[in-house]
Amino acid sequence: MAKAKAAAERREDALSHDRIVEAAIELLDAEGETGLTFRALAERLATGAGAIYWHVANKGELLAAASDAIIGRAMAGVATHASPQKTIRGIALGVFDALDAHPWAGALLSRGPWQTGMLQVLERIGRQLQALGVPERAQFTAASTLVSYIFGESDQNATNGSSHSRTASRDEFLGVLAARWEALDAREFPFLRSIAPRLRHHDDRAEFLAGVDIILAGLAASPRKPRSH
Amino acid sequence: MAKAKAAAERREDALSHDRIVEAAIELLDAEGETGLTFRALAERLATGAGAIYWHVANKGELLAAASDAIIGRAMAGVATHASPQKTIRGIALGVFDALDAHPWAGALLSRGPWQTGMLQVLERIGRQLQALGVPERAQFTAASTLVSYIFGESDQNATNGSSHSRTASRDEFLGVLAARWEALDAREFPFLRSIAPRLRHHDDRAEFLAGVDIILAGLAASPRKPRSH
DNA sequence: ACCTGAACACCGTTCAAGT
DNA sequence: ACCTGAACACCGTTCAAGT
Repeated sequence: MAKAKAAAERREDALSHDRIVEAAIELLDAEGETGLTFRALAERLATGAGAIYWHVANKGELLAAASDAIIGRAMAGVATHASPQKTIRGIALGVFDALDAHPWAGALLSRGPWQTGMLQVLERIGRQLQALGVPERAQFTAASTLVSYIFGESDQNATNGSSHSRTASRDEFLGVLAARWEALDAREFPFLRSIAPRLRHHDDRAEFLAGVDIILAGLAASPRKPRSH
Repeated sequence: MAKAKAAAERREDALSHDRIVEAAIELLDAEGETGLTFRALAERLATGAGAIYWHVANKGELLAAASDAIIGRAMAGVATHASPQKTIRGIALGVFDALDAHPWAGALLSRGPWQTGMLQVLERIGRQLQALGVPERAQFTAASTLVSYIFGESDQNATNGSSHSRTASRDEFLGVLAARWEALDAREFPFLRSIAPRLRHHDDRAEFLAGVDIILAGLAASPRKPRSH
Protein backbone atom coordinates (compact mmCIF):
# COMPACT_ATOMS: atom_id res chain seq x y z
CA MET A 1 0.00 0.00 0.00
CA ALA A 2 2.67 2.44 1.04
CA LYS A 3 4.75 1.01 -1.76
CA ALA A 4 1.99 1.59 -4.28
CA LYS A 5 1.58 5.16 -3.17
CA ALA A 6 5.29 5.84 -3.33
CA ALA A 7 5.39 4.37 -6.81
CA ALA A 8 2.45 6.50 -7.88
CA GLU A 9 4.14 9.59 -6.59
CA ARG A 10 7.22 8.81 -8.57
CA ARG A 11 5.23 8.80 -11.78
CA GLU A 12 5.61 12.22 -13.23
CA ASP A 13 1.98 12.50 -14.26
CA ALA A 14 0.66 11.68 -10.78
CA LEU A 15 -1.19 14.42 -8.99
CA SER A 16 -0.21 15.54 -5.51
CA HIS A 17 -0.71 18.52 -3.27
CA ASP A 18 2.80 19.74 -4.00
CA ARG A 19 2.53 19.37 -7.73
CA ILE A 20 -0.74 21.29 -7.73
CA VAL A 21 0.68 24.11 -5.65
CA GLU A 22 3.71 24.22 -7.92
CA ALA A 23 1.54 24.52 -11.02
CA ALA A 24 -0.58 27.17 -9.32
CA ILE A 25 2.49 29.26 -8.61
CA GLU A 26 3.62 29.03 -12.21
CA LEU A 27 0.19 30.08 -13.38
CA LEU A 28 0.00 32.98 -10.94
CA ASP A 29 3.44 34.21 -11.90
CA ALA A 30 2.73 33.95 -15.60
CA GLU A 31 -0.77 35.37 -15.73
CA GLY A 32 -1.45 37.13 -12.46
CA GLU A 33 -4.19 36.53 -9.95
CA THR A 34 -6.89 36.21 -12.56
CA GLY A 35 -4.87 33.54 -14.31
CA LEU A 36 -5.39 30.99 -11.57
CA THR A 37 -8.42 29.00 -12.65
CA PHE A 38 -9.32 25.44 -11.85
CA ARG A 39 -9.87 24.89 -15.54
CA ALA A 40 -6.50 26.35 -16.53
CA LEU A 41 -4.86 24.44 -13.72
CA ALA A 42 -6.51 21.22 -14.81
CA GLU A 43 -5.35 21.71 -18.38
CA ARG A 44 -1.79 22.40 -17.25
CA LEU A 45 -1.87 19.26 -15.15
CA ALA A 46 -3.53 17.30 -17.94
CA THR A 47 -6.43 16.22 -15.82
CA GLY A 48 -10.04 17.15 -15.06
CA ALA A 49 -10.96 20.18 -13.03
CA GLY A 50 -12.61 18.10 -10.34
CA ALA A 51 -9.54 15.94 -9.78
CA ILE A 52 -7.80 18.83 -8.09
CA TYR A 53 -10.45 18.86 -5.38
CA TRP A 54 -9.28 15.48 -4.21
CA HIS A 55 -6.02 17.05 -3.06
CA VAL A 56 -7.06 20.60 -2.26
CA ALA A 57 -10.09 21.81 -0.31
CA ASN A 58 -10.84 24.92 -2.35
CA LYS A 59 -9.31 27.88 -4.11
CA GLY A 60 -8.65 29.77 -0.90
CA GLU A 61 -6.59 26.96 0.54
CA LEU A 62 -4.69 26.66 -2.71
CA LEU A 63 -3.85 30.35 -2.76
CA ALA A 64 -2.79 30.23 0.88
CA ALA A 65 -0.56 27.22 0.23
CA ALA A 66 1.02 28.95 -2.74
CA SER A 67 1.69 32.11 -0.73
CA ASP A 68 3.15 30.12 2.14
CA ALA A 69 5.43 28.31 -0.27
CA ILE A 70 6.73 31.61 -1.60
CA ILE A 71 7.51 32.88 1.89
CA GLY A 72 8.99 29.54 2.90
CA ARG A 73 11.43 29.58 0.00
CA ALA A 74 12.39 33.15 0.77
CA MET A 75 13.09 32.30 4.40
CA ALA A 76 15.17 29.30 3.42
CA GLY A 77 17.57 31.62 1.63
CA VAL A 78 18.14 34.03 4.48
CA ALA A 79 21.61 34.24 5.97
CA THR A 80 21.43 33.83 9.72
CA HIS A 81 24.96 34.08 11.00
CA ALA A 82 25.42 37.82 10.99
CA SER A 83 24.49 40.16 13.83
CA PRO A 84 20.86 40.11 14.96
CA GLN A 85 20.20 43.46 13.36
CA LYS A 86 21.68 42.37 10.06
CA THR A 87 19.80 39.11 10.15
CA ILE A 88 16.54 40.94 10.77
CA ARG A 89 17.26 43.16 7.78
CA GLY A 90 17.92 40.01 5.77
CA ILE A 91 14.62 38.48 6.78
CA ALA A 92 12.80 41.69 5.96
CA LEU A 93 14.44 41.93 2.55
CA GLY A 94 13.58 38.31 1.91
CA VAL A 95 9.88 39.04 2.35
CA PHE A 96 10.16 42.27 0.40
CA ASP A 97 11.80 40.66 -2.61
CA ALA A 98 9.51 37.64 -2.50
CA LEU A 99 6.37 39.75 -2.62
CA ASP A 100 7.92 41.98 -5.24
CA ALA A 101 8.54 38.95 -7.44
CA HIS A 102 5.16 37.38 -6.65
CA PRO A 103 2.74 40.25 -5.99
CA TRP A 104 -0.28 37.95 -5.76
CA ALA A 105 1.20 36.46 -2.57
CA GLY A 106 0.42 39.65 -0.68
CA ALA A 107 -3.14 38.38 -0.30
CA LEU A 108 -1.53 36.10 2.24
CA LEU A 109 -2.24 38.85 4.75
CA SER A 110 -5.98 38.69 4.39
CA ARG A 111 -6.17 34.93 4.60
CA GLY A 112 -7.11 33.13 7.80
CA PRO A 113 -5.59 33.83 11.18
CA TRP A 114 -1.81 33.57 11.22
CA GLN A 115 -0.86 31.79 8.05
CA THR A 116 2.18 29.49 8.21
CA GLY A 117 4.25 31.80 6.06
CA MET A 118 3.81 34.65 8.49
CA LEU A 119 4.45 32.36 11.44
CA GLN A 120 7.81 31.42 9.96
CA VAL A 121 8.77 35.06 9.68
CA LEU A 122 7.51 35.77 13.19
CA GLU A 123 9.56 32.90 14.57
CA ARG A 124 12.77 34.00 12.92
CA ILE A 125 12.34 37.61 13.90
CA GLY A 126 11.53 36.61 17.46
CA ARG A 127 14.73 34.62 17.80
CA GLN A 128 16.80 37.57 16.69
CA LEU A 129 15.04 39.81 19.17
CA GLN A 130 15.92 37.38 21.92
CA ALA A 131 19.53 37.48 20.76
CA LEU A 132 19.26 41.24 20.84
CA GLY A 133 18.34 41.16 24.50
CA VAL A 134 14.78 42.44 24.20
CA PRO A 135 13.10 41.61 27.52
CA GLU A 136 10.73 38.70 27.40
CA ARG A 137 7.51 40.58 27.98
CA ALA A 138 8.32 42.96 25.15
CA GLN A 139 9.24 40.28 22.64
CA PHE A 140 5.82 39.54 21.26
CA THR A 141 4.92 43.18 20.74
CA ALA A 142 8.27 43.84 19.15
CA ALA A 143 8.14 40.86 16.81
CA SER A 144 4.60 41.45 15.75
CA THR A 145 5.27 45.13 15.11
CA LEU A 146 8.16 44.25 12.84
CA VAL A 147 6.16 41.57 11.03
CA SER A 148 3.18 43.84 10.45
CA TYR A 149 5.40 46.55 9.09
CA ILE A 150 7.36 44.17 6.90
CA PHE A 151 4.31 42.61 5.27
CA GLY A 152 2.40 45.87 5.12
CA GLU A 153 5.08 47.82 3.34
CA SER A 154 6.18 44.91 1.15
CA ASP A 155 2.63 44.31 -0.01
CA GLN A 156 2.10 47.98 -0.71
CA ASN A 157 5.31 48.10 -2.70
CA ALA A 158 4.45 44.96 -4.62
CA THR A 159 1.02 46.13 -5.73
CA ASN A 160 2.45 49.49 -6.75
CA GLY A 161 5.23 47.80 -8.61
CA SER A 162 3.04 45.43 -10.54
CA SER A 163 1.07 48.31 -12.00
CA HIS A 164 3.97 49.44 -14.14
CA SER A 165 5.85 47.05 -16.37
CA ARG A 166 8.75 45.44 -14.62
CA THR A 167 11.86 46.43 -16.53
CA ALA A 168 10.38 49.55 -18.06
CA SER A 169 9.95 52.98 -16.67
CA ARG A 170 9.69 52.80 -12.94
CA ASP A 171 10.91 56.37 -12.96
CA GLU A 172 8.05 57.34 -15.19
CA PHE A 173 5.61 55.81 -12.75
CA LEU A 174 7.13 57.74 -9.87
CA GLY A 175 7.12 60.89 -11.96
CA VAL A 176 3.42 60.58 -12.66
CA LEU A 177 2.74 59.90 -9.00
CA ALA A 178 4.80 62.91 -7.94
CA ALA A 179 2.97 65.11 -10.43
CA ARG A 180 -0.37 63.92 -9.09
CA TRP A 181 0.63 64.74 -5.52
CA GLU A 182 1.88 68.14 -6.56
CA ALA A 183 -1.49 68.83 -8.13
CA LEU A 184 -3.38 68.11 -4.91
CA ASP A 185 -5.30 70.86 -3.15
CA ALA A 186 -2.85 73.01 -1.21
CA ARG A 187 -5.13 73.51 1.76
CA GLU A 188 -6.14 69.89 2.09
CA PHE A 189 -2.82 68.18 1.38
CA PRO A 190 0.05 70.50 2.28
CA PHE A 191 2.24 67.69 3.54
CA LEU A 192 1.90 65.45 0.50
CA ARG A 193 2.60 68.40 -1.76
CA SER A 194 5.70 69.28 0.19
CA ILE A 195 7.25 65.85 -0.11
CA ALA A 196 6.05 65.04 -3.63
CA PRO A 197 9.34 66.08 -5.32
CA ARG A 198 11.18 63.58 -3.18
CA LEU A 199 9.15 60.82 -4.79
CA ARG A 200 11.08 61.19 -8.03
CA HIS A 201 14.33 59.78 -6.73
CA HIS A 202 12.90 57.22 -4.43
CA ASP A 203 14.56 53.91 -3.65
CA ASP A 204 11.94 51.39 -2.49
CA ARG A 205 14.35 48.97 -0.92
CA ALA A 206 16.40 51.59 0.88
CA GLU A 207 13.24 53.26 2.13
CA PHE A 208 11.88 49.93 3.31
CA LEU A 209 15.08 49.15 5.20
CA ALA A 210 15.07 52.60 6.75
CA GLY A 211 11.67 51.75 8.21
CA VAL A 212 13.04 48.55 9.70
CA ASP A 213 15.86 50.54 11.24
CA ILE A 214 13.44 53.02 12.79
CA ILE A 215 11.64 50.19 14.52
CA LEU A 216 14.92 48.64 15.67
CA ALA A 217 15.98 52.01 17.04
CA GLY A 218 12.68 52.28 18.87
CA LEU A 219 13.22 48.87 20.44
CA ALA A 220 16.68 49.84 21.60
CA ALA A 221 15.42 53.14 22.97
CA SER A 222 12.16 52.40 24.74
CA PRO A 223 12.70 49.54 27.17
CA ARG A 224 15.91 49.04 29.03
CA LYS A 225 17.95 46.23 27.60
CA PRO A 226 21.10 44.50 28.83
CA ARG A 227 24.19 46.31 27.62
CA SER A 228 25.90 43.63 25.60
CA HIS A 229 27.55 44.27 22.21
CA MET B 1 -29.83 71.45 -17.23
CA ALA B 2 -28.01 71.87 -13.93
CA LYS B 3 -31.41 72.48 -12.42
CA ALA B 4 -32.79 69.25 -13.82
CA LYS B 5 -29.83 67.32 -12.50
CA ALA B 6 -30.11 68.82 -9.05
CA ALA B 7 -33.79 67.97 -9.01
CA ALA B 8 -33.08 64.41 -10.07
CA GLU B 9 -30.53 64.05 -7.32
CA ARG B 10 -33.04 65.19 -4.79
CA ARG B 11 -35.42 62.41 -5.74
CA GLU B 12 -34.76 59.67 -3.32
CA ASP B 13 -34.92 56.92 -5.89
CA ALA B 14 -32.36 58.53 -8.17
CA LEU B 15 -29.08 56.71 -8.61
CA SER B 16 -25.77 58.39 -7.94
CA HIS B 17 -22.22 57.38 -7.23
CA ASP B 18 -22.68 58.17 -3.54
CA ARG B 19 -25.89 56.25 -3.17
CA ILE B 20 -24.35 53.23 -4.85
CA VAL B 21 -21.30 53.31 -2.60
CA GLU B 22 -23.55 53.72 0.41
CA ALA B 23 -25.60 50.67 -0.54
CA ALA B 24 -22.42 48.71 -1.24
CA ILE B 25 -21.13 49.45 2.27
CA GLU B 26 -24.40 48.30 3.81
CA LEU B 27 -24.26 45.11 1.82
CA LEU B 28 -20.62 44.46 2.69
CA ASP B 29 -21.24 45.07 6.39
CA ALA B 30 -24.30 42.85 6.43
CA GLU B 31 -23.09 39.94 4.36
CA GLY B 32 -19.33 40.19 4.05
CA GLU B 33 -17.20 40.38 0.96
CA THR B 34 -19.12 37.70 -0.87
CA GLY B 35 -22.34 39.62 -0.26
CA LEU B 36 -21.42 42.41 -2.65
CA THR B 37 -22.93 41.45 -5.96
CA PHE B 38 -24.13 43.63 -8.77
CA ARG B 39 -27.38 41.72 -8.74
CA ALA B 40 -27.89 42.13 -5.00
CA LEU B 41 -26.87 45.75 -5.28
CA ALA B 42 -29.30 46.32 -8.12
CA GLU B 43 -32.14 44.75 -6.14
CA ARG B 44 -31.38 46.89 -3.11
CA LEU B 45 -31.35 49.96 -5.29
CA ALA B 46 -34.48 48.82 -7.11
CA THR B 47 -32.91 49.00 -10.51
CA GLY B 48 -31.23 46.84 -13.13
CA ALA B 49 -27.76 45.44 -12.70
CA GLY B 50 -26.43 47.29 -15.70
CA ALA B 51 -27.63 50.68 -14.48
CA ILE B 52 -24.91 50.71 -11.89
CA TYR B 53 -22.30 50.67 -14.60
CA TRP B 54 -23.39 54.11 -15.68
CA HIS B 55 -22.05 55.51 -12.41
CA VAL B 56 -19.28 53.08 -11.54
CA ALA B 57 -16.57 51.67 -13.78
CA ASN B 58 -16.41 48.18 -12.30
CA LYS B 59 -16.44 46.20 -9.11
CA GLY B 60 -12.88 47.08 -8.23
CA GLU B 61 -13.55 50.78 -8.35
CA LEU B 62 -16.68 50.29 -6.26
CA LEU B 63 -14.80 48.38 -3.60
CA ALA B 64 -12.06 50.98 -3.56
CA ALA B 65 -14.58 53.79 -3.20
CA ALA B 66 -16.30 51.96 -0.35
CA SER B 67 -13.00 51.41 1.46
CA ASP B 68 -11.97 55.01 0.99
CA ALA B 69 -15.30 56.16 2.39
CA ILE B 70 -14.74 54.05 5.51
CA ILE B 71 -11.32 55.55 6.08
CA GLY B 72 -12.55 59.03 5.28
CA ARG B 73 -15.27 58.82 7.93
CA ALA B 74 -12.79 57.47 10.45
CA MET B 75 -10.40 60.34 9.79
CA ALA B 76 -13.19 62.89 10.09
CA GLY B 77 -13.72 61.79 13.67
CA VAL B 78 -10.12 62.09 14.81
CA ALA B 79 -9.33 64.71 17.43
CA THR B 80 -6.47 66.86 16.28
CA HIS B 81 -5.80 69.36 19.04
CA ALA B 82 -3.79 67.21 21.41
CA SER B 83 -0.02 66.73 21.27
CA PRO B 84 1.40 65.35 18.02
CA GLN B 85 2.06 61.98 19.65
CA LYS B 86 -1.47 61.75 20.97
CA THR B 87 -2.92 62.83 17.66
CA ILE B 88 -0.90 60.18 15.86
CA ARG B 89 -2.23 57.57 18.27
CA GLY B 90 -5.72 58.86 17.58
CA ILE B 91 -5.24 58.56 13.83
CA ALA B 92 -3.87 55.05 14.24
CA LEU B 93 -6.77 53.98 16.43
CA GLY B 94 -9.18 55.48 13.94
CA VAL B 95 -7.86 53.19 11.22
CA PHE B 96 -7.70 50.24 13.58
CA ASP B 97 -11.30 50.56 14.69
CA ALA B 98 -12.55 51.28 11.20
CA LEU B 99 -11.01 48.12 9.78
CA ASP B 100 -12.16 46.16 12.80
CA ALA B 101 -15.73 47.24 12.14
CA HIS B 102 -15.44 46.78 8.37
CA PRO B 103 -12.94 43.98 7.79
CA TRP B 104 -13.59 43.90 4.05
CA ALA B 105 -12.03 47.38 3.79
CA GLY B 106 -8.59 45.92 4.43
CA ALA B 107 -8.47 44.96 0.78
CA LEU B 108 -7.90 48.65 0.33
CA LEU B 109 -4.22 47.87 0.68
CA SER B 110 -4.03 45.70 -2.38
CA ARG B 111 -5.89 48.09 -4.61
CA GLY B 112 -4.15 50.41 -7.05
CA PRO B 113 -1.22 52.64 -6.15
CA TRP B 114 -1.91 54.92 -3.19
CA GLN B 115 -5.64 54.87 -2.67
CA THR B 116 -7.22 58.11 -1.45
CA GLY B 117 -8.00 56.62 1.93
CA MET B 118 -4.38 55.87 2.59
CA LEU B 119 -3.34 59.26 1.25
CA GLN B 120 -5.57 60.95 3.81
CA VAL B 121 -3.91 59.02 6.59
CA LEU B 122 -0.45 59.72 5.20
CA GLU B 123 -1.23 63.43 5.03
CA ARG B 124 -2.45 63.63 8.61
CA ILE B 125 0.43 61.64 9.98
CA GLY B 126 2.89 63.71 8.01
CA ARG B 127 1.60 66.94 9.48
CA GLN B 128 2.02 65.63 12.99
CA LEU B 129 5.56 64.55 12.20
CA GLN B 130 6.31 68.06 11.03
CA ALA B 131 4.89 69.38 14.30
CA LEU B 132 7.11 66.89 16.06
CA GLY B 133 10.17 68.39 14.43
CA VAL B 134 11.17 65.44 12.29
CA PRO B 135 13.67 66.79 9.76
CA GLU B 136 12.27 67.26 6.31
CA ARG B 137 14.24 64.59 4.49
CA ALA B 138 13.21 62.02 7.06
CA GLN B 139 9.51 62.87 6.97
CA PHE B 140 8.48 60.69 4.08
CA THR B 141 10.23 57.61 5.39
CA ALA B 142 8.79 58.18 8.84
CA ALA B 143 5.24 58.77 7.65
CA SER B 144 5.23 55.86 5.29
CA THR B 145 6.66 53.55 7.94
CA LEU B 146 3.88 54.49 10.32
CA VAL B 147 1.20 54.13 7.66
CA SER B 148 2.43 50.73 6.56
CA TYR B 149 2.49 49.50 10.11
CA ILE B 150 -0.93 50.94 10.92
CA PHE B 151 -2.66 49.38 7.94
CA GLY B 152 -0.69 46.14 8.15
CA GLU B 153 -1.46 45.44 11.77
CA SER B 154 -5.03 46.74 11.58
CA ASP B 155 -5.78 44.53 8.62
CA GLN B 156 -4.23 41.53 10.30
CA ASN B 157 -6.28 42.17 13.41
CA ALA B 158 -9.47 42.68 11.44
CA THR B 159 -9.21 39.43 9.50
CA ASN B 160 -8.39 37.54 12.67
CA GLY B 161 -11.28 39.16 14.47
CA SER B 162 -13.83 38.43 11.83
CA SER B 163 -13.09 34.73 12.05
CA HIS B 164 -14.65 34.47 15.50
CA SER B 165 -18.10 35.86 16.17
CA ARG B 166 -18.01 39.44 17.34
CA THR B 167 -19.56 39.45 20.79
CA ALA B 168 -18.79 35.85 21.58
CA SER B 169 -15.64 34.21 22.78
CA ARG B 170 -12.68 36.20 21.67
CA ASP B 171 -10.89 34.59 24.59
CA GLU B 172 -11.75 31.18 23.26
CA PHE B 173 -10.24 32.10 19.93
CA LEU B 174 -7.04 33.25 21.59
CA GLY B 175 -6.99 30.11 23.71
CA VAL B 176 -7.20 27.89 20.66
CA LEU B 177 -4.47 29.88 18.97
CA ALA B 178 -2.23 29.67 22.03
CA ALA B 179 -2.77 25.92 22.25
CA ARG B 180 -1.86 25.54 18.61
CA TRP B 181 1.37 27.48 19.07
CA GLU B 182 2.24 25.47 22.12
CA ALA B 183 1.84 22.30 20.08
CA LEU B 184 4.35 23.42 17.46
CA ASP B 185 7.58 21.55 16.98
CA ALA B 186 10.03 22.55 19.71
CA ARG B 187 13.08 22.57 17.50
CA GLU B 188 11.47 24.47 14.66
CA PHE B 189 9.46 27.03 16.60
CA PRO B 190 11.05 27.65 19.98
CA PHE B 191 10.20 31.33 20.01
CA LEU B 192 6.52 30.94 19.19
CA ARG B 193 6.19 28.25 21.83
CA SER B 194 7.83 30.45 24.42
CA ILE B 195 5.46 33.34 23.90
CA ALA B 196 2.30 31.33 23.26
CA PRO B 197 1.01 31.61 26.87
CA ARG B 198 1.12 35.36 26.58
CA LEU B 199 -1.43 35.14 23.79
CA ARG B 200 -4.18 34.24 26.26
CA HIS B 201 -4.37 37.63 27.90
CA HIS B 202 -3.72 39.70 24.88
CA ASP B 203 -5.18 43.13 24.28
CA ASP B 204 -5.25 43.89 20.55
CA ARG B 205 -5.68 47.60 20.85
CA ALA B 206 -3.06 48.03 23.56
CA GLU B 207 -0.64 45.88 21.59
CA PHE B 208 -1.33 47.87 18.46
CA LEU B 209 -0.67 51.16 20.24
CA ALA B 210 2.51 49.78 21.74
CA GLY B 211 3.73 49.20 18.20
CA VAL B 212 2.97 52.80 17.29
CA ASP B 213 4.92 53.94 20.33
CA ILE B 214 7.92 51.83 19.35
CA ILE B 215 8.05 53.56 15.99
CA LEU B 216 7.64 56.98 17.60
CA ALA B 217 10.46 56.15 19.97
CA GLY B 218 12.59 55.12 17.01
CA LEU B 219 11.91 58.44 15.33
CA ALA B 220 12.87 60.34 18.46
CA ALA B 221 16.02 58.26 18.90
CA SER B 222 17.41 58.59 15.38
CA PRO B 223 16.74 62.16 14.35
CA ARG B 224 19.65 61.83 12.00
CA LYS B 225 18.77 61.64 8.34
CA PRO B 226 18.79 58.23 6.68
CA ARG B 227 21.54 57.78 4.14
CA SER B 228 20.30 57.97 0.58
CA HIS B 229 21.88 55.82 -2.08
C1' DA C 1 -8.11 5.60 -3.52
C1' DC C 2 -8.10 8.45 -7.06
C1' DC C 3 -9.65 10.48 -11.38
C1' DT C 4 -13.16 12.15 -15.07
C1' DG C 5 -15.96 15.68 -17.02
C1' DA C 6 -20.52 17.10 -17.44
C1' DA C 7 -23.73 19.83 -14.80
C1' DC C 8 -25.15 23.37 -11.38
C1' DA C 9 -25.47 27.68 -9.53
C1' DC C 10 -23.67 31.33 -9.68
C1' DC C 11 -20.67 35.67 -11.25
C1' DG C 12 -19.06 40.53 -13.66
C1' DT C 13 -19.85 42.91 -17.63
C1' DT C 14 -21.96 44.35 -22.06
C1' DC C 15 -25.31 46.26 -25.03
C1' DA C 16 -29.38 46.91 -27.87
C1' DA C 17 -33.33 48.97 -26.71
C1' DG C 18 -36.04 52.01 -24.24
C1' DT C 19 -37.29 56.83 -21.78
C1' DA D 1 -28.48 61.54 -20.13
C1' DC D 2 -29.79 57.75 -17.85
C1' DC D 3 -31.99 53.31 -17.13
C1' DT D 4 -33.56 48.33 -18.32
C1' DG D 5 -32.79 43.47 -18.32
C1' DA D 6 -31.69 39.81 -21.22
C1' DA D 7 -27.53 37.70 -22.93
C1' DC D 8 -22.54 36.46 -22.94
C1' DA D 9 -18.59 34.51 -21.29
C1' DC D 10 -16.99 33.08 -17.80
C1' DC D 11 -16.32 31.16 -12.75
C1' DG D 12 -15.81 27.65 -8.32
C1' DT D 13 -17.63 23.56 -6.87
C1' DT D 14 -20.14 19.11 -6.87
C1' DC D 15 -21.02 14.45 -7.98
C1' DA D 16 -22.39 10.29 -10.36
C1' DA D 17 -19.72 7.40 -12.77
C1' DG D 18 -15.60 5.29 -13.93
C1' DT D 19 -10.69 2.81 -12.92
